[in-house]
Amino acid sequence: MKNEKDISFFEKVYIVARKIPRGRVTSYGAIAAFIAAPGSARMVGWALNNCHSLDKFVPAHRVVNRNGMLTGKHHFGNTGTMKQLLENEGAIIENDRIINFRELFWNPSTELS
DNA sequence: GGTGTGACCAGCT
DNA sequence: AAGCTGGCCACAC
Repeated sequence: MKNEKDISFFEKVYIVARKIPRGRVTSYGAIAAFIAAPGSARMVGWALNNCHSLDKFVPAHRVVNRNGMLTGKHHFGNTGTMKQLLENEGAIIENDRIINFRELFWNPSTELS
C-alpha cells in the first residue's frame, strides 16, 4: 500500500513545485519546511536538479532562494530561460533577482495547508 | 554501509 | 558591511 510516507522526498518536491500557481514563486526553505524539516533546503535544490528526469515539466523556475535570487538559472539549459519564464508570468527580474519577490511569494504551508 | 554531493541558510570573522 | 565557513538532511555510487 502506498501512503504519503512511501513517496520519496523528490516526489514531494515535484508535487509541491507543480502546485505553485502561475505568477507566484516560493523558496527552497519554504518547500523544505513544508514537506520535511527546515534545514533540508539543499535537498530541495538537489531534487529539482534531477527534475529533468521526469516526463512532466516541473516549474522549477518558480523556486528561488530566500533572497529571491535565481540561483539555479544555470540548470535550465540556457541562463536566460528562468528569467524569461518568470518575467512572462509577471515577475520583475533584475540582476537575476526577483524585485517583487515578497508580493509573489507563495507559502505552501498557508496556501496548500 | 560509508562517502560525497547538492539550485540553501544562518552565523561568525 | 561583506565574505566565508559550517551545518543540515536525503539520495546516488
